[in-house]
Amino acid sequence: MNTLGAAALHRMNALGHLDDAARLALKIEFERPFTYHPQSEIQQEGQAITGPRLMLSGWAARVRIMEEGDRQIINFVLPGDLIGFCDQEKPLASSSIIAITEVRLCTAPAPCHSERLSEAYAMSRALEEAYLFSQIARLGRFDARERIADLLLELHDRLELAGLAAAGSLTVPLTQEMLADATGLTPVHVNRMLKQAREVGTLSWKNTEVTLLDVPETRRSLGNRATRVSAAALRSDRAHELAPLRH
Amino acid sequence: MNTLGAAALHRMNALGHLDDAARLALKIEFERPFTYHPQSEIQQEGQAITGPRLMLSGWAARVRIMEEGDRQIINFVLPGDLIGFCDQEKPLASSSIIAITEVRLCTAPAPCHSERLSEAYAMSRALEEAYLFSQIARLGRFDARERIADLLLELHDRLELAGLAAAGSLTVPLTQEMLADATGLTPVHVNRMLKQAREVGTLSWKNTEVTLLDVPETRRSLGNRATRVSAAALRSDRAHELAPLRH
DNA sequence: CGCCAGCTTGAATCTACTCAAATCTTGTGG
DNA sequence: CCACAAGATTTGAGTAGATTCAAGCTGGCG
Repeated sequence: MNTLGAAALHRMNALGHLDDAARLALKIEFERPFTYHPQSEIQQEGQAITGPRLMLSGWAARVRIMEEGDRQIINFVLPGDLIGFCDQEKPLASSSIIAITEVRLCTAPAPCHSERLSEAYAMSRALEEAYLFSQIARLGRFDARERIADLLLELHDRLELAGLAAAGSLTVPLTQEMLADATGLTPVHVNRMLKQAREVGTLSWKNTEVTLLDVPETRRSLGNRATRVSAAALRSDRAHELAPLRH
Repeated sequence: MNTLGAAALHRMNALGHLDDAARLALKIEFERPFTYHPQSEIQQEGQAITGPRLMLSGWAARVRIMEEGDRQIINFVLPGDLIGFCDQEKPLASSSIIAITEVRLCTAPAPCHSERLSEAYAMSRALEEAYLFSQIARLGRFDARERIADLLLELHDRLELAGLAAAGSLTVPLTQEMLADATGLTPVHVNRMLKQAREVGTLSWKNTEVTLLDVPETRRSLGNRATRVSAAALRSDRAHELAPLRH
């Protein structure tokens, strides 16, 4: 088993029930990974996009630089995510993507290899859009505590989809400053909120190891307002798998 | 000239330099418009998407309902915008879209009719994504005054692309409460910010007629932080049309 | 005329920010 | 192995921006 591509394979399979043709096409590309070091730019705003690529390992962030020392993290890019997917011939990137940890990615195999792969790509794009909506709702309508809790829940759910998180435990290689850049808060305030969460006993964060100590209760504390996104929720053929979203 | 489809035609042509085949395909669909009344749902979260459609006239808003009386406007849908564009077979909408004014839209002609039309669609999708990024940066890093100014500038630029705004003047059929739902503020605070903008002389807002009294100065007041998006900025073949983005 | 939705204003409160400094961590060179 | 530097986290005190609550105003319309 190719350990490097394991997470990406896990996620794509969860999104599209891959067939052998799709697995083969993916594994061929897994053998030719590219490596990016922390802080390096995987994609630069205004530069041409080379083509669709697949994250194999590591974390990256899509960022908008505002001015000297001021930036907003649009979203995080995790293992199994697609980037640079685009319908145009000569497109320019509308945002920069920066590696947070060491990142490995590969060319995303053309979807024509498999109908199943094509479906997985479509699901991936739909999910990415849904997570952008969630980020907007988070910044617009949640207070500091809620923003952090909701973001950590999203990261947990997304990592779980790639087989990288379970039972509330996940590895989050972010500094408090990066968390602040993502949640629209100041690092100082993020620190206070995390302290409070630790004291209340909802969260444990040692080095990069995060444990959400009571996931159901945390979800509940976000009310029905939780900006949850589920893969099943975006496909009518799996709608029966869903618990009712509201009421 | 079909007046109903004029704005949509203007925008699509601006995005893709339409050829005759594209114009013809569009005009055929313009003849079969659908009408939605204010407050009605054009698309409902969790419901199946029928297929891609093109806004002909009116304003709509993509919303996330949080809980009783609490909602976040994700983005606005304006004449010439595409909605329901999706790669999946049986997709479910991840958000609701609600008509703000009376809305007319039509089926979006299949892009296979024209290479130019296909390009215009791709540009439209790229722009929509870029505006989502802008909304995130706006909510995450701007204060109240800046959020309102930046949003109005975006609306101005987008309407201009559809031939519906010029020289800082635009029609904005929004209540202050809707503006609050979009900017993540309370209606009361939106009111105070608008009052201040009127007093300082940067804005005039009578009924639905808005005039940005000094567009360059307003852009400047947002610093280089302005979350600007230009159509040219997303196509390398038009990059030479751009003023430098920074510095 | 009177209703109702939307707009306007005031006063009190509170969340999150700013500024500043102390502490903890980690990696490095002597 | 320790001293030091650089980065990250933690804490305190004061402030500012936005919210809440409440009341009054305005204009369009049946």
